[in-house]
Amino acid sequence: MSPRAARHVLHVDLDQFLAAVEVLRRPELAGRPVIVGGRGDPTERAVVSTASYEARELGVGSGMPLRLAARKAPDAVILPVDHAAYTEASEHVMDTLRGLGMVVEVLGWDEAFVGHDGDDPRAAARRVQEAVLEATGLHCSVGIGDNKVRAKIATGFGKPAGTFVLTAENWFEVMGERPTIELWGVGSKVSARLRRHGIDTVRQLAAADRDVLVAEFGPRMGAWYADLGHGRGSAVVDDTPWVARGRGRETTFQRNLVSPQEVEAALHELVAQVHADTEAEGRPVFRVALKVRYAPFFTRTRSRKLPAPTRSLADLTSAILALAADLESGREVRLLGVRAEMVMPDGGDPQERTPVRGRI
DNA sequence: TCTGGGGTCCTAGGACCC
DNA sequence: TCTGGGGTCCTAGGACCC
Repeated sequence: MSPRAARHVLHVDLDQFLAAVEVLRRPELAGRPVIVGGRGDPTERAVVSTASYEARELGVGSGMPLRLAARKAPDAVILPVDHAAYTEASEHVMDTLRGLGMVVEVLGWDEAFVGHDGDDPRAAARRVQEAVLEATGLHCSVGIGDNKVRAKIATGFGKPAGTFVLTAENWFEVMGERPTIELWGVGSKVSARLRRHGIDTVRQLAAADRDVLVAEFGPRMGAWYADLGHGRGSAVVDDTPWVARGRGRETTFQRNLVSPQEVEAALHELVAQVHADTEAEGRPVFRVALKVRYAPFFTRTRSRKLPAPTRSLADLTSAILALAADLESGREVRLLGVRAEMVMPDGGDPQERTPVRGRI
């Protein structure tokens, strides 16, 4: 099918996805606070991936250290992240959506855009919810929009298990007085920079001088934010299978690493893991990146283009070790990651890409 | 409380070439 | 003597998303 503009865009978002999958296979957990994160051990350094609504009522949220979550919800069931199970459930959901004859653009494990060209998008959204529930036992919320930006933002108003319509017609009524950080693609840094220009709300962003935004954020991001204030964006739903542009591995040590020998051994291990992943992809690596997190909490990155694309573990390892040697020594390594970037796949005009495309 | 792990894309500035 | 201007490539780092 490939990319095509849709009359309506539905944004389908599974509710408390990881926790919901766990409850499905352990029905006795229904109604209890359930927390999924790390290896399921709250004494380890790890964070919450998903909390069930019952756990959220106790103040537990994603990104929170597991240790703290366990204190807030002492009776919660804490489970390890089970990638294979969520991947399988996700594929079942996406196949169900495709089975409805709709164009599906997968955004992550628990999210997708769906194109709809009929007259009744609300009915289509209900069909999606019923089909997903019947096939998988999972509930989802559906945002309905006249483009992807509005559909995505609409979903937040439909949770849990509901629907919401956000179009050019009600954009300012719904979003006008809200802070810019509620826009998809505006985070804490950008909202703070906007505030320095006297822009606090979505309506003010829409009224802002485009040239000022371009001067502040550059030609692409400036123009993107200007459009975002109006809720403008693409309505093209693209079901082209996703191809990773890079592969990386990152790990958190339960105990800080202090000696160069420990760091080197850890790098060997991570590079071997990334190498296995890139071998599975069958594409050579053309640049490597190294991210090192130091105590207390700052990150250094180094990247280098390789002399030639390679699939050799020895080449990758020596490249990473060279980057590591380039970083200052004598610091405690708190978290450590290796990122191996791979050759860009053919096609995909950068001008056509939506700037914000975080994927899992 | 003490901050995961997986990604994507954009920008600035320096190097280098003509 | 003084120092063009445009283009491309590369690296580092920032920001965001799920």
